[in-house]
Amino acid sequence: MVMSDLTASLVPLGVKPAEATALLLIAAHPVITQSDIGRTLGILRANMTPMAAGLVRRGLIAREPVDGRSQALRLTSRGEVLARKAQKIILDHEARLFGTLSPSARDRMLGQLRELWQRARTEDPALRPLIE
Amino acid sequence: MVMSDLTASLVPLGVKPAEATALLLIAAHPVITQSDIGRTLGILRANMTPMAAGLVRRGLIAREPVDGRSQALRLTSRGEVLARKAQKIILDHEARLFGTLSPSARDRMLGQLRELWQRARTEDPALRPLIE
DNA sequence: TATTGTTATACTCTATAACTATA
DNA sequence: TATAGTTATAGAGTATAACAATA
Repeated sequence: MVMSDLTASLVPLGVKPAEATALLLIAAHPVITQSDIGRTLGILRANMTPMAAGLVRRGLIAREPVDGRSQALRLTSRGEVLARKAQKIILDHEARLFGTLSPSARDRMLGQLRELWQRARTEDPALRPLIE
Repeated sequence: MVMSDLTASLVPLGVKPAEATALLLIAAHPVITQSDIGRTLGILRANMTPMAAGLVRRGLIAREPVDGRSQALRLTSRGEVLARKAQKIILDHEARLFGTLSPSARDRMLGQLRELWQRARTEDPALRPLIE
């Protein structure tokens, strides 16, 4: 979707947009599980398993037990460095996407997209990764 | 994407969004090939083959030879009826999507989306089905 | 040489069902 | 009973490569 260009921008970091977003979520929350991330991003639990395993395998995150069945995902130092780079790339991508709009027009549009998002999150969860 | 709700709305007609859009393109152009449609919608030639075959199989379109290697796709009468219904559903969907915006806000937003689209069509062709 | 349409194939994303272990 | 995490599997959608026929 609006992602294919972002996908290319993230290739040098070796992560996909969904993975980058997951890393930002982990960075923003001291305690967050992979099920939490799945719910936030509209990714099924079953599909979070290989994603989280891949991030662990690449040394970007580690697991910390919360209770017997839940594990918090935490950034490693490598993951933290990468998350910062990813955030910059994502912000640049958004700037490029809205670059031709005047600042006030961009703010109006973002406000309208936010309204759209309010409906989308209930009516069409798949829209969320597009806007959030 | 913004499509999953539209997908559901089109179920009664037995077509998917990409198929409905293809039917509208065929309706709008007296002579159009499946490669043309693929280029317009960002669908590869190789993937247009089964789509066109499915529309033929369901009696919605027919092929007319243009030259030795090209065939124009034309709506059958059934296809024409269905295309009209699909267009209404798509317009309703857009109206619902932008329903909470004032008419002037909606016009501004559509204008801005159009700008976005100008960049998207070259930078990110996958955006086109979202906007067009 | 370039293009149309086709086949075969593969990869990614998404989806469902079923299982365990824990709460 | 409900939830976390897992596995296996299936279905779209999308992608590449290769081919024959035609321009």
